[in-house]
Amino acid sequence: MSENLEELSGRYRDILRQSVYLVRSIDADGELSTGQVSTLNMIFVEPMRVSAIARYAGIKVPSATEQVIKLESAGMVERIADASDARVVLVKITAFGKKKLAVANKRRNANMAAALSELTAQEQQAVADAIPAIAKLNIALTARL
Amino acid sequence: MSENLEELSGRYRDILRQSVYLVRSIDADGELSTGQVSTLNMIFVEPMRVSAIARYAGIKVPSATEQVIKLESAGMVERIADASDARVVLVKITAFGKKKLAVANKRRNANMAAALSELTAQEQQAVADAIPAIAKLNIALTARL
DNA sequence: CCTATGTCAGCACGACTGATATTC
DNA sequence: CGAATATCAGTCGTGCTGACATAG
Repeated sequence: MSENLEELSGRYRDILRQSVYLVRSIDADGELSTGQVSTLNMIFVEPMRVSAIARYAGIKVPSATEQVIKLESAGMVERIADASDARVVLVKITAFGKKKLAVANKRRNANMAAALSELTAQEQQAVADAIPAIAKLNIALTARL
Repeated sequence: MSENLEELSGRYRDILRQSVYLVRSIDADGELSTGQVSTLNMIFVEPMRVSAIARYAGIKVPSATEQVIKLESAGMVERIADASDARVVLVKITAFGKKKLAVANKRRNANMAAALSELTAQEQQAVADAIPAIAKLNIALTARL
């Protein structure tokens, strides 16, 4: 089993790396970077603190701060104080941010969906089925940091 | 169906982005970057031309050249001429490169395997089953560039 | 006092575009 | 001559570490 897992690890690492660059290339022509879209998606429902954004995105807090500042300059988020803890900065998406995000998501998902449509139903299902497993894998990876 | 695909696209994009940062963080303490490991893996069996490396890695040719030059400086690859086409540079892994790659792969796969071992057999299988589908998806994405 | 949170400053890696040989 | 291959030069985005201010 352990040997199978290492072999699977190698294949997973390879496909992951290839995927991320392709997705970035596909999405490159938009106004928002992949990371910015990801951040906006995170705070769409409710404001998040900077440290939470960092943790969820897999980046360090200073990097998250930097992204937030850029988004704020662009008018897509605003930083609000947390009433219960003055150290905390809550990042909230603006109406303008929501509009931009909707456009970006629509275009990106359309691109990806077009590629997905070239797969068989079984292959699409395989991708869908893997997502919860990968999410759990990511939690396991996070715990090892 | 089309709506399902767009929803799937969104979830896939999210998990992908999260995964890549986690994997990079996990692997960060090695001597070789993720990209370097990937390049060395590609040319392990037989030499590849720079343009092929770029295409498979999802990067532009100048970026691939840069990586190759770094690996060459480190003594891990050598650039050899193609007998049939003098424009072409074939990138070949050296014995030293193979040794370094083996160490890096072993450590990285061990990290990933440890995380994978926390998943159920079904979840591991779901990841394994998705890899061929994602590979096909990547080909479809490449065609859209 | 010690920790948590966020920001600032400076740095490094790695991608990109545009321009330039060289060869087909 | 036009297309393909690789390289070089310069730039930029985005992550990091370390230092710091403020609040719990």
